[in-house]
This record gives sequence, C-alpha cells and structure tokens, in this order.
Amino acid sequence: MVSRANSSISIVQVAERAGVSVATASRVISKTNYPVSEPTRKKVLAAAAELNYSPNSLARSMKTQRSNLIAVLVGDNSDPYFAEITRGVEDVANEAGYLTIVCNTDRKPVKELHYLQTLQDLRADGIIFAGGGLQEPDYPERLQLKVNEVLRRGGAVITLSAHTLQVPSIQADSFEGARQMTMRLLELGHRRIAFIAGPSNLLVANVRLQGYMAALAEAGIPISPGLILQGNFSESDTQRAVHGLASLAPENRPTAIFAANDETAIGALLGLRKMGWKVPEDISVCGFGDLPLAQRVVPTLTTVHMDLREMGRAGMTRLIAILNGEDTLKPLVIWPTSIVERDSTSAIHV
Amino acid sequence: MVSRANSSISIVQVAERAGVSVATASRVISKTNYPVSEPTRKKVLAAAAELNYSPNSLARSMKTQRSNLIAVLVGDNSDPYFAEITRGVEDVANEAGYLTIVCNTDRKPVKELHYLQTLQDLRADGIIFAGGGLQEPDYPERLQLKVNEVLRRGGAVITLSAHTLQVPSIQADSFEGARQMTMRLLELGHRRIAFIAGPSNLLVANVRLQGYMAALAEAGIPISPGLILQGNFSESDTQRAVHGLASLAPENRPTAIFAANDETAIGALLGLRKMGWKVPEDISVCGFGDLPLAQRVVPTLTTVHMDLREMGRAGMTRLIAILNGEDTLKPLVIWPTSIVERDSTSAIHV
DNA sequence: AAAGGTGTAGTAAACGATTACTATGACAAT
DNA sequence: ATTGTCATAGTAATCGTTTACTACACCTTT
Repeated sequence: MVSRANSSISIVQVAERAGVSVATASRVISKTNYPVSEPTRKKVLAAAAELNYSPNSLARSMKTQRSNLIAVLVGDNSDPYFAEITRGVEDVANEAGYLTIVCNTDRKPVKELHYLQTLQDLRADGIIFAGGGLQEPDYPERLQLKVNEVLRRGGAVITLSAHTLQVPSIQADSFEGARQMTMRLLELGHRRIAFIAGPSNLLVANVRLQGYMAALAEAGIPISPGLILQGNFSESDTQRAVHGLASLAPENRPTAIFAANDETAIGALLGLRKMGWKVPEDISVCGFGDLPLAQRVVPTLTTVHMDLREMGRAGMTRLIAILNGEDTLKPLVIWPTSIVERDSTSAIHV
Repeated sequence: MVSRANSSISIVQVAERAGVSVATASRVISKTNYPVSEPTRKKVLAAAAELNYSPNSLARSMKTQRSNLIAVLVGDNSDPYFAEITRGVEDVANEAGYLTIVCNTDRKPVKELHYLQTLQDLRADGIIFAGGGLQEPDYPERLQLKVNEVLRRGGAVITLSAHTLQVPSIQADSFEGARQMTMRLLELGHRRIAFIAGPSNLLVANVRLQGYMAALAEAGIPISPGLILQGNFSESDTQRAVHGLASLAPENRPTAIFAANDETAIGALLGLRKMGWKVPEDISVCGFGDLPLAQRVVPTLTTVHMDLREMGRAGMTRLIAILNGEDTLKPLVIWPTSIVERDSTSAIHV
C-alpha cells in the first residue's frame, strides 16, 4: 500500500503560469547562457516561486547524462579512519554541487560488487574506493571488469589506498611510513619488534608489513615469524593476540609492538594493560594512521601520521578534475607520511 | 572540456537483440509479475547479459516516482555519534534496496536548508534528521515549511533526536537519562555537581540540561549557575572550560562533572589530567551517549547509554514502513536509556 | 458453435526536463 | 531596397524507462 502524493508541479506549469514556452522556462531555471530578456526571466522566476517549483534532478540528469552523484566505498563508515576520509570527500563534493553516497562494503567482495552494480545503474558520476584493494582469488579481475564498465560509460574512478585496480590514485606512503617507524624503533634500541598485521587479504595491510620487514632487513636483523602476529584491523581480536605474548620466554618477548593500524594498536594497549604490562616501560607500542583517537588514549599513541581528511579532499578534487577532463596529475600520487612520537614508545632501558 | 563516452546501451537494444518488443524486455528486466513465457524471458536475459546491460535507475525512478534514495542529515559524519547512527541506517537501507546519502550540516541552518532543497530536487524518498533540532530565530518555521513540501510530494521524514519538526520520531530518553545520571551522582554523595552544557541552540542539549536540573530540584539542592558551564559538544573547547574550575575556592569546587555528551566528558578528562587532578579520586566525570570511545579512554567513562546503531536501524525501518503506508507506531517513540558505570566516577570520600 | 476467459505480446503514451532547429522582428550595413 | 546579424522565443525531438490499452491465439464452457 504505497501512498504517494502527486501534486508535483513541473516546468510545464511554470511555463504556463509565466505565459512563456517550456523552452524559455527551462532556460531561465537551468541558468544556461542562452539569452532571455530580463522581463521574461522575471516572469518565469516569479511563477516558479509562486508555485514552489522544484526542478526534478532525475529528469535533468537523464537528459544531461550527469547525475551529480558520487559514491565513496568504505569498509565501514563508523570506523574513524573512513569517517575522516569521507568527511573530506563530502566537503569538496558539496561545494562542487555533488551529492555523496556512502557504501559500507565490510571488506566483502560480494557487497563491493553489488554496490558497484547499483552505482552503475544509478549512473553515478564518480566512484571513490576509500578502502584498500582485496586480494582474493579472481577478485581483482572481476572488480576491474565492473570498473571498466563504469569508465566506459564516462564515470570517473579513483582509489585512495593501495589497490589492485588500474585507476588514478592518491595514496599515503604506507611502505615508507612502516619502514621509518620500524627504523625509529630500532634507533630506540629495540631489537625484538613484533608486528601485528592487518587482514591478510588487504593489500595496504601487506604493504605495511613489507615496510616493517624492509627496515629489519636493512638493519641486518633476521625476521622471526613468531613476532609477526595476525590481526584484523579491529580492536577486539587484537587483545587476544597480545595475550599470547605472555607465554613467550622473557628473553624472546618483544620489547616493542608495531601494529598495522591505530585500532589494532589501541587493542594492544588495552590487552597489555589487562595483563599488567606497562607501556612504554615494559613494552613500546605504536600504530599507523594517527586517528583523532590516538591522542586520547592513555598513554597517547605514537603512530604514523596520514592526513586522512585532506586526502579525502584531494581525492574528490581529483575526481572532479577527471570528470572535467582536466586532471594533470600522474596516475599514482604518493603522499608522504610522518612519524608522530607520543607517550607509548620509549628507548629500551639497558 | 567534458569527455563522455556514449556507448551506453538501453533497453531498446536489448529488446532488439532478443527479438521482442521493448515492453516485453522491460517486463523481464524489471521483474514485474506480468506473465512472460519462459523462452521469451530467457532470450531477454541472454541479450541483456551479452550486451552488459545496466538498467538506468534515473529513468526508472522518473517513471515510477520512486528514487530509492534516502538521506541522513547529520551534524558531522566523522563524529562517532553520527557515524554509529548512520551505520545502522545504512545497514537497513542497503538490505531494502535504498541508497544512503549522508549530508553534513555542521549544525548550520543554511546548510541544512540547502541540503533539504537539493534532496527535494532529487526526489529523495526519505529524509532522516539524525541531529537534534536547532532553536534559532524563525528557523523552526522555515524548516517545517521546507519539510512540508517534501511530505506533500510523498517523501517520508523522521527525526532521531529531540526536534522542533512535527514528524514521526524515535528518540532516546535524554531527559530521563540525564536525570538518572544526576541522581546517581547524588547517591554517590556528590552535592556540587557541575554540568557542561551543549550548544545552547541545540534542543537535545537543553533537554539534558533540564534532566540535570530536575534531579537537583527533586533532591532539594539549589542550582548554582556557576556550576553550569557552557560547552559546545566538542572536545577542544571543553578543556578550557574545565580550566576555569581551578580558580574556584576549594570549598566551591564541584566534586563531579556531568558533561552533556561523551566528547565533552573526554575533553574534561584531558583537561583535568593536564591540571593534575585525578579522576575519580579528586573529581568524578561522566558523559552522555556511550560512544565506543567511552570504553577506551582512561579512566573508562561512566556515561548514559544509548544504542545509536540500533536507533539508526529502527529509524530506517520506520522510514520504510512510512513509505509503504504501514507505519503503526505512535508519532513519538521514546527509547529508554541506561546508566553505565565505569571508572570515571566514584563515591565521594568523607 | 458461440461466448468468454486466460496467457502472452505489442503499441504508444507518459515521466520532466534539455536543446537542436527554426522563426521573427529590429536594426545595421551595403 | 536588399542582405545580414543579433537577440529572443517557440516547436518538437530526445533521454530510458514503465504501463495502460489493445490484440490475438488458444482453451473452456455451455
């Protein structure tokens, strides 16, 4: 039982009331640069105002082939990491007259593909992949095919993270960030540095792991598999992983934990506290991302800084440029990361 | 310079290729219950698949008068409070085939009205006001007028917070929550309880203040204006407000601070730490909202619990019911709140 | 055998805009 | 006086669907 009021007034009624043709009314309403005499324009605007006319964007989009809709594909919009990016995107989109659709993929290929189809049907002007690419069997190929359909239609697509997709991208330098953070821990005297990895099917998580391993290799420190713990970028599971450290012989225990993202690091912080370990006295902890949250926990978190909101803004700006055929950046733009040292890390006591 | 590929294929080409009329093709694609013979159906589906056909939602919406788009108006999507609500909304929307547009109003009437117009132009099926109503001169009336236009068109509108709008609503019981939290502090022996208020133009913030005052009145404790501090729901400014407490004579200092939301409470926590005050030994602190964050800070935050994600789900569910003409709830649905006691509050030491 | 129902398919009119073309009168240039 | 230009306005096609009507063949029923 769908009740649907239908008093909706179209440009036809506006034209009628103003005593002009529909074409003329349209020209006034849509603000083309087609000349319309001032008296006529006023009549049309007056009629529109009196009738409370609201131009139908759907009809307009159909004719102009521009929906003015863009979408952001995120893992989870309630994750502050994505929330920051989305906010940056939306700011720029809004100013430029685009509306932003947020899609939670939960990092599931099925959901991602499904949304992609829905967005294609909707003729979204642009799509931003905020989350990293998923490395699952056959998936990159299937995803690329769907994305190609969007591109063929004239849609713009970019990624904001390490991704399997061959599209323009703006990315933080995850490899360097992880490498430098690891080097910093080495400088502080740490030799047994544990790494809590992210989901193994997430490209960007693996890049960070690479950075960690690269730094150790440079320092000539062998990588001990026992120090690479599996995490999933969420706080809850991490506590359990950290618990396992207690069972190690003291001389094998890490003196520092480098978590692949901030949420994980905070999970570690909580887990360690429950175990009675003091941070940074007993063990140093650091994360990756520098969420607003990182400054609120106790101890405040040492982490790799990425300016997520700004990257969101830059992403949307680039998307618009592409849509207007004026993107001049090179395909892959890498943004530097920096290390922010706070209270959760310290030099090893000799 | 807009470059726009145009190889887009419509249902006409699908029909041609399948050797049937457009009407028949449409009947297959749009899954009506109009009977189509099985062989014909297969031909159409095959043709659609071969051509990689993607039905144009815009055109469809234009004909059916249903956009399948809903919007959530939030203060700021990167605020975890709204992020949780939005996530709940999106979950349900997604399952029901709706796409969710998130609009950041920054609690500015101008932005809110502007978005409302844009959403009206887009013929959004529904609009959810996640943020509380703004009490500014003339604003409630102007907003209601715009909302009425949406309703007249057949759009559904609800609010998820105390609001000036006369539309169906699902709300947490802010008054009771604040009243009970205050009563609990009284039980713990506190007599000088400071309240850090929210933005004075925000209806829901004032409701919480009312709850606080009601509890004090019940207990026969006079309200001292000096203990009601102005906040703005954000963490940063709050630290300054708290700083002012230091200048009070010890016998006038509050023994507890009740902040109108969690962010504010956390700001207070940080401010107090910088001042060297211990929580809860020197002073108790509690908040309102129970964001995920509340469990991560140190000390963990005592606060009023509201199940934001679930309210988001309920809100979207109700919106769909309204659109289908089957909403049976009473206009104003109040959800109970509960008090979660954690480490930031304690009984006053005698 | 006539009448009426049922299943399946097609024709064409919307939905609400934009815009390529055409038309017209005023005015300037030749 | 003829031609050309310009500003302004209208006519009608079009974007890609859905759906009310119409058509017709094939069964039942009487």
